[in-house]
Amino acid sequence: MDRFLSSSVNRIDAKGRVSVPAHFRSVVQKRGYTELYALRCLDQPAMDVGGLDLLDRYEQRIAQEDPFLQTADDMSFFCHGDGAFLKLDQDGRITMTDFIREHTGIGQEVAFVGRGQFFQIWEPGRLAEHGAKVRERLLKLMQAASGGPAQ
Amino acid sequence: MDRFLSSSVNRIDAKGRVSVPAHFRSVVQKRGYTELYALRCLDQPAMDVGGLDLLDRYEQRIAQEDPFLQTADDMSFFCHGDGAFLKLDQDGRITMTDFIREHTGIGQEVAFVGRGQFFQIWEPGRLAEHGAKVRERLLKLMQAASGGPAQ
DNA sequence: CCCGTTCCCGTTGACGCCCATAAACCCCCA
DNA sequence: TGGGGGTTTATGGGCGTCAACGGGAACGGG
Repeated sequence: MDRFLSSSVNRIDAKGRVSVPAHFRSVVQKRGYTELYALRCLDQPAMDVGGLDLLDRYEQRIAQEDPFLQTADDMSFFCHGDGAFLKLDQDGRITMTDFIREHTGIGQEVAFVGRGQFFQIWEPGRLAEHGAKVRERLLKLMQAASGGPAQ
Repeated sequence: MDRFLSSSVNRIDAKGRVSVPAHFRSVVQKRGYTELYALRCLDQPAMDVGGLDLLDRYEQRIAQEDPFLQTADDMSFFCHGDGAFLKLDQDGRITMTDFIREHTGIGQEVAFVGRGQFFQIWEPGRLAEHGAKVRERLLKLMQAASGGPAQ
């Protein structure tokens, strides 16, 4: 399996470290990532984490823009400047910096959420909240499409 | 890694010196920059810092303009005259001159922001302000493109 | 001679490396 | 099917290294 799947919550220790779930670590290794890059999500209090290929998609998009327009500058600012490297230590842990805590609201615990090609980092409470909203939206979509709740 | 990525804030000492983040220094070395060149951003209270190839980007921009128009002359004045060399001392520090402080509003602390091919220098407060605006603009862009937030 | 700059050294705190422990998990076997 | 026992994982902590930082001293130009 080479995709990031499932989710789990781990505790942060006194030094600010937290273990990346073993399953995610094996995916990281299988994909040959030598370092992890974390990006602040635009519309969620979460970080997107993956290899540097996370940037490829954005950089291709930026290349399509006129490099001297504001949009291109904004995009570059977002994907190059609003990110951080996450170094895995020898025990497979990463440290939660203020940069991450500020955006996510993470305090003592971290929720890791698989997203296929990458994974996310959340404050567990906010993740639950977000999950409820997502389910609600999907439910409404289904009801609108079929004229009633599926069963 | 040969791109300027991520961001961090460092303090300025009593002599006006500030450490360039170690990661940025290694990129500078890897790219073979013998000296750093800093330009005043046109539309932001920030400095663009990089090798002399930073000028290529602006000269390319100037080439797009009609050389008989004032715009081209203005741009040339800006990129050839409104810049400064930044000397790295033996400990990897640069000096914050009044030239930089004037344009950026930098006081006691400096935020270094990776931008891929170059990096920027900001006053931390203004950076946060700018970042918020950028995220807002990009969000609107996303919503306009897809009719709703992604995912 | 003064002032600003550069070099060099010491301090401090953050981070990476290592080891220890405890809990969870898996597999084999009775 | 219900244990053992070994293995892996999560987590805590000691310790060394290095980056960031502060300050003294040497250097050089005006």
